[in-house]
Amino acid sequence: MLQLRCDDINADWKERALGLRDAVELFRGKWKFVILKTLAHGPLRFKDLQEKLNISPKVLTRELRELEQNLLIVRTIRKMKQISVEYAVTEYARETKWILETLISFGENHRKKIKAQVKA
Amino acid sequence: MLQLRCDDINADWKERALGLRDAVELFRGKWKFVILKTLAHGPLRFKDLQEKLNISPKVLTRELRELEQNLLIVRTIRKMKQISVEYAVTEYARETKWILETLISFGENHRKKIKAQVKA
DNA sequence: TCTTTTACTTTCCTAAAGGTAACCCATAAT
DNA sequence: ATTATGGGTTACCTTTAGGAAAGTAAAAGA
Repeated sequence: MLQLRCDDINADWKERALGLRDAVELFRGKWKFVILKTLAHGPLRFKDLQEKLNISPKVLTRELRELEQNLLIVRTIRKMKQISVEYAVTEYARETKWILETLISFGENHRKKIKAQVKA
Repeated sequence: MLQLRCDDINADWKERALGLRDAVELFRGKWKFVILKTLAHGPLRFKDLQEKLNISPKVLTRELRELEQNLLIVRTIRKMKQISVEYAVTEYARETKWILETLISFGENHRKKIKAQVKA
């Protein structure tokens, strides 16, 4: 009985460790979170994203492909007068909302803290 | 009045963008989150961390220094019979708790989702 | 005195991340 | 016909991240 619960706890944190590892890998790099955050306000076209983020087209393409493969964004070709390609977060991506929110609020606070530290 | 509110909203998201940028930079790489998570269960010595994470000593040293400089962990030299160096999360690091939790739960779920997708 | 242990440091190397610049193709405007 | 725009791709380069292996220094144990 005691042994069983130990195993359960162990299995649990192993799963959690794997989850963390995968999440870290998925969001690794300079851009993934920033792109998700930017698209959270509404879909954008390739060019708009590129200009808003100041990211090179090569890197942007790669990041968008990876996010798409992980079901976090969708790419839709819209045949307007001029063809345009729109990127939008998926419903599934809303599950990253709290990651983004907690990261942002930590980051905002941390900036102040570090600045204060430098002054002191 | 309308202009004022617009400016406020703008300033707000600029701050948020800076926060996100800083947070991303701080936690960038393979190890920061994993180390914080591992130390969250209690302090560990250098060797223990190294073996638990399977990380090279060089990289571990670097990551620990960076976390220390950002006030997220403390390094204490304990003069036991044999000298030992202990690393522990700070009180401040508890503010990263929700980042870790949301990352982990997303990651755990995402693993299942992606596996399901591969099967389908 | 010799060996172990801990906590690193140093050197060397590979691979991933990211940037710049130039180019390509389709459509649209002039 | 020419130019501009959008959505990329390609080639090239630098920087950063990370790992392997060996070495170092201080203390403890045999």
